Amino acid sequence: MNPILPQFESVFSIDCLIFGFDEGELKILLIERNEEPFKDLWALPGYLVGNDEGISHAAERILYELTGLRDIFMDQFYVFGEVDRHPQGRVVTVAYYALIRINGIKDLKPVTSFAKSASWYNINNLPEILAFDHRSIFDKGFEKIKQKISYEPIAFELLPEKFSLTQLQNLYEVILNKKLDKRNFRKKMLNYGILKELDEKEKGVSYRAAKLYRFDRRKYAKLFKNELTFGK
Amino acid sequence: MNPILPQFESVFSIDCLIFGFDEGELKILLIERNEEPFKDLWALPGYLVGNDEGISHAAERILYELTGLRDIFMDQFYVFGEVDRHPQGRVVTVAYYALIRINGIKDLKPVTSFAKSASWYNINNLPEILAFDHRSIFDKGFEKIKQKISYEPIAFELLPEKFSLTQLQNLYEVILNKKLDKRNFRKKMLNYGILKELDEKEKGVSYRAAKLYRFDRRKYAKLFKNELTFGK
DNA sequence: TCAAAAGTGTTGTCCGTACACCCATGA
DNA sequence: TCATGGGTGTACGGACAACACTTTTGA
Repeated sequence: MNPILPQFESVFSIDCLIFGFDEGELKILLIERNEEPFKDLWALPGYLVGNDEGISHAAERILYELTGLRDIFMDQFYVFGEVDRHPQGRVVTVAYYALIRINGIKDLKPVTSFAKSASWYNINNLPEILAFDHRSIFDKGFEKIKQKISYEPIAFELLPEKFSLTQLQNLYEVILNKKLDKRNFRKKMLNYGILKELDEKEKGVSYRAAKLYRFDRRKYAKLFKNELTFGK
Repeated sequence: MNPILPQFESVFSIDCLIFGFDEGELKILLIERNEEPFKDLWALPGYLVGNDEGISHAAERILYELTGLRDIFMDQFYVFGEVDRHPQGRVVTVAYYALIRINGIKDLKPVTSFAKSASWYNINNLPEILAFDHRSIFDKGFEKIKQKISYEPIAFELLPEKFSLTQLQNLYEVILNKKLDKRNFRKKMLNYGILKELDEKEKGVSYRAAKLYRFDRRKYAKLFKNELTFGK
């Protein structure tokens, strides 16, 4: 199959950091392993990649099988390739993060044979030990998201289509891990001109209902990405 | 050797974008292939990685063998893993960039059997066709560098230990591909307080000699990385 | 003395920040 | 009517952008 240099054969895999935002909490999706090594421990969803599958395709497939979602914002962020990271042999893994709207998911299907269940964990309350080097993968990926949210409009991938400014601000606060000033936050966001105000309001709340907004991709595309900084 | 799932065996490699700055030009190092596929074409320096070698180690090794340099600023920036990117089989490649001081190199040694020569190319004047998907790798990597130079002090990795402000500004201009205002650039750079003014001046120039500076890593470390933006 | 690049300040504008109160709503 | 979060404006300071002339040096 590989006419090049057969003595250099390695296994590689994809691992996915799947972020979701729900009820003011930022969460990631973990699976509970049903196989050695690290049986019964929680791990990032991932899978070995076959010879005949592109890595981005593999990442999308894993996400789809687990959540039923397609066309999701996702990107690779790092490769973990130390020799001893997998106890059973050399496995290089390409780490991806994905940002999804939790409320768009009907149910989780941990279809891989490796997993007995899947569940959302608040990022501040992860299991103490994760399988393999998945804790380092999480740390590195979360760091990337933190940086990215300051200059790209990725927050909108995590929110429902229609959201209030308070929701948006909460998300920034959770990711950046600091309080932001309400007035300044709103002024800045609205000034960008990338939010479309809707004729709709929150429903079912026992206080003054907030206006809802939608992210306006067309207007955003007109601006140079690098000219904006979010959430400072 | 690999007890996991032998049907999933793949080959992976490292490819390096090695940047250097010399006489006002930003350059990368290419090798001329001496083997099929793509014999006689220019390519990024790279190599297959063995089962028993970590990927970061492999990247450092390749750079050392080619340039004789160690302890170089380098980082991975993307994985190219499409199935058909290598005509002879599935090869996933991890792309690294490295920033080096050209004038610290005695001579290039294209020690790999794949290469018959190595040479520096101005990034605006690369060979029209590069081997494999190396043109895409270059494009992606150069984009990263561009972004990175705006919020991390990577420019100093490309300059000699002692440099003038004009040299520094030229480097920013070449990477960002735009003219910067001399007074504003100097004011901003000096304000950061991360440059140490030396008691030395340029030599051998037929005009007023410029003061030389050194990057002060200690002072830089005291500031939060993310608080600075360079070259805007 | 000429050519070539070094070096130097001021002003206006915009953006970020700090800060506190009234409003609308449902229970 | 109360509790809860929604929604709003102003004033200050710092950073960025625009802009042109004098100085130094070696040839």
